[in-house]
Amino acid sequence: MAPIARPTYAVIARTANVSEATVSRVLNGDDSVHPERARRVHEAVEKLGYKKNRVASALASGRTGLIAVVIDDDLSVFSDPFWGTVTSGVSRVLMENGLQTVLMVSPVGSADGGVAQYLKSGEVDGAIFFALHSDALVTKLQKQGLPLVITGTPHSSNDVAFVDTDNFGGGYAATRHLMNQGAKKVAIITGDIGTTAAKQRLDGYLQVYRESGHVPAKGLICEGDYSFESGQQHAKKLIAAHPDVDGIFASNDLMAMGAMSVLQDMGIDVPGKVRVVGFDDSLIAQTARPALTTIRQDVVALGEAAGTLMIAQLNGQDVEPVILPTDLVVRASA
Amino acid sequence: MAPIARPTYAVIARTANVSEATVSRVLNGDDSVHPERARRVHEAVEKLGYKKNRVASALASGRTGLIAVVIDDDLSVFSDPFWGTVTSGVSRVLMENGLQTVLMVSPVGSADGGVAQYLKSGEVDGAIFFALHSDALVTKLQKQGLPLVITGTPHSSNDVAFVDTDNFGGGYAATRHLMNQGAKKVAIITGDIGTTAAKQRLDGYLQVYRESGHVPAKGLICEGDYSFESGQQHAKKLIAAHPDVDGIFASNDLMAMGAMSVLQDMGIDVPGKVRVVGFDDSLIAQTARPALTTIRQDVVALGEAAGTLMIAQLNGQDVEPVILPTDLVVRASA
DNA sequence: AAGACCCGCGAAACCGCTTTCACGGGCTTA
DNA sequence: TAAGCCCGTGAAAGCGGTTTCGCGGGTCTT
Repeated sequence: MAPIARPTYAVIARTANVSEATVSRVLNGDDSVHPERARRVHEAVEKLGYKKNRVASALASGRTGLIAVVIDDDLSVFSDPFWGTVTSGVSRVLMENGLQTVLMVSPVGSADGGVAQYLKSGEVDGAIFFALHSDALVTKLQKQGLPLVITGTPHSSNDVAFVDTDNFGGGYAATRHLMNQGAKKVAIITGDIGTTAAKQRLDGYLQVYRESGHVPAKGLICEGDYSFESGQQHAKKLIAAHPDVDGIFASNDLMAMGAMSVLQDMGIDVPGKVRVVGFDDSLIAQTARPALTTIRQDVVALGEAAGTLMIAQLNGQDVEPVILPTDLVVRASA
Repeated sequence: MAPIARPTYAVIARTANVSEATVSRVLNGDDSVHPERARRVHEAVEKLGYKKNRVASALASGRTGLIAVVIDDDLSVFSDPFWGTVTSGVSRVLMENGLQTVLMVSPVGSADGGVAQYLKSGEVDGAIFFALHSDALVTKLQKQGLPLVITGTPHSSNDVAFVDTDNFGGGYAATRHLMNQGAKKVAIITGDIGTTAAKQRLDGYLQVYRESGHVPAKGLICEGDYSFESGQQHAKKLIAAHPDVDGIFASNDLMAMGAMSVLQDMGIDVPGKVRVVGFDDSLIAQTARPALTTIRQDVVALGEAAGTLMIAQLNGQDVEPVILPTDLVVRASA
């Protein structure tokens, strides 16, 4: 059981021949300590291999050094590699700043479930939300002054700090690419329209149409839900209703794969007859046949941005939302 | 900044008209308190909406209520959906037991890097290791008495608690299936042979051969590294060296996909000419064309088992390793 | 030269819970 | 009935930092 006995301030103070208060000052970067005394403290710390006890520090200061990463896991969202990757980015940045990541994979639900209680009770210094479906909790926590960062654009425009991919730009680029390749009649299979990301990607798609002076024909806009099956199902409907569709932009790779599988089963050549573009540049995009043209987002950077925004807030700085650029990755499918 | 003022033991004690010591006893399940007094305490707690301050509790008791999940992130391992999924399982079980998950995605490396320091300094009550490449740190921590669980079979047979999938059984089932389907000459593309999982899957493969009375021909055993490219590369070599190969068992889906892509490019029919089986039942297995026959492991269960093992250790129970069964998922590729 | 300030520093209170210790009373034992 | 126990309980001492407060001495006014 023995977490090896570690020196305390008492020992450091004695060794450096100063008071514990001074040790605390030095170790917390209070610059009002005489350099010579500070040096002595640092020496003692070095010599004794001292490491601050976070728990004691937390109790006294009220700062726990813990940041919660909350993943609203109504379905097993976390199995989506996306979130894992974002989290690793967050974690890295936080660790570099001496903070730890507390992971909470849980149906967040109401504004006062278990997770809510935990966050409200001051046991973390801040919280980063993923895949948020309701703003109620966020609003509540924000009122309490808990530093918050949201990954993904929130619905309501509280002035919560958030980070997101440029979904609009991505949707625009995907659609524009299809058109540039010669597609005339481009359909979109959106993601769950309850997510802002799906809406923004759709907006990008619409923008291209707007610029082209046309409007997408009835039925070209299909409301999917990010699932493989949804891609299949909408592709079938599309081909039935619009046999002359020659471009499909799916709001994620998985749906793009679903669509492609249907097209191929029907003997429709991709990209010869219909071009397909996905979104995410996930593993399946790379391994697909034909390899999927898609929109890449820098997921790790997203996490890092979230972490950075959190740090900034903890330092009392004002923060602006961060929108990260996307890249069009051209492969065989379009 | 204001984590709303919460009641303390002092208040509870006053309200219930008992001492703080008694409050502590009641709240920690010490049964030596008179039922009537205990009731009063519970009432007060209820009425005041009291929630224990974990930090203070941790300082006084030495138990932080935090379990570290350490992911050795030499490459961005965490972007593998596998780990995210395991983690969600762990997290769920821990939360149900009032513990929090501290995520550390970091190159673990030596036995005394930052992570090591953190773990050694008693700031967590236990640690769960993922994707472990060296046992040095584990051994060290174990000596210090830190409860440990390893996900995946460790190399050295310290008696550390671990959970793993039945890799041997999975490898066996995959190979056996190929044979049952009529394959005569079955190759294997192993994973990074530095991992025990890869070795065990290989052992399963070998076992089938052993039972069949044959030995795999020279060159049928290819040492891959779990990457798509590695699957491609080995498939090429295989076909060149053994044009009559009619079965390939790849140690993960990604390599299986790589292999399939090469076969298809060469005009070799899958499964007509060569049957292919993967491992993991990841998303790409489902979306592949032909859909990939593979070995499914219950990844969430793996995480839950790890969490459960940790809880057991914290309760001072002796624990045995847990090996979870696999399922053969038959799809189109074999 | 005396009063007003400022600065660096230590003593001590404090954060909120846990745990040891000792006390008083009811019971058993001789 | 006296001595010995056991039990439920509260007082108080931590746990290891942080932070307030005030002191002594040097510097700056007037």
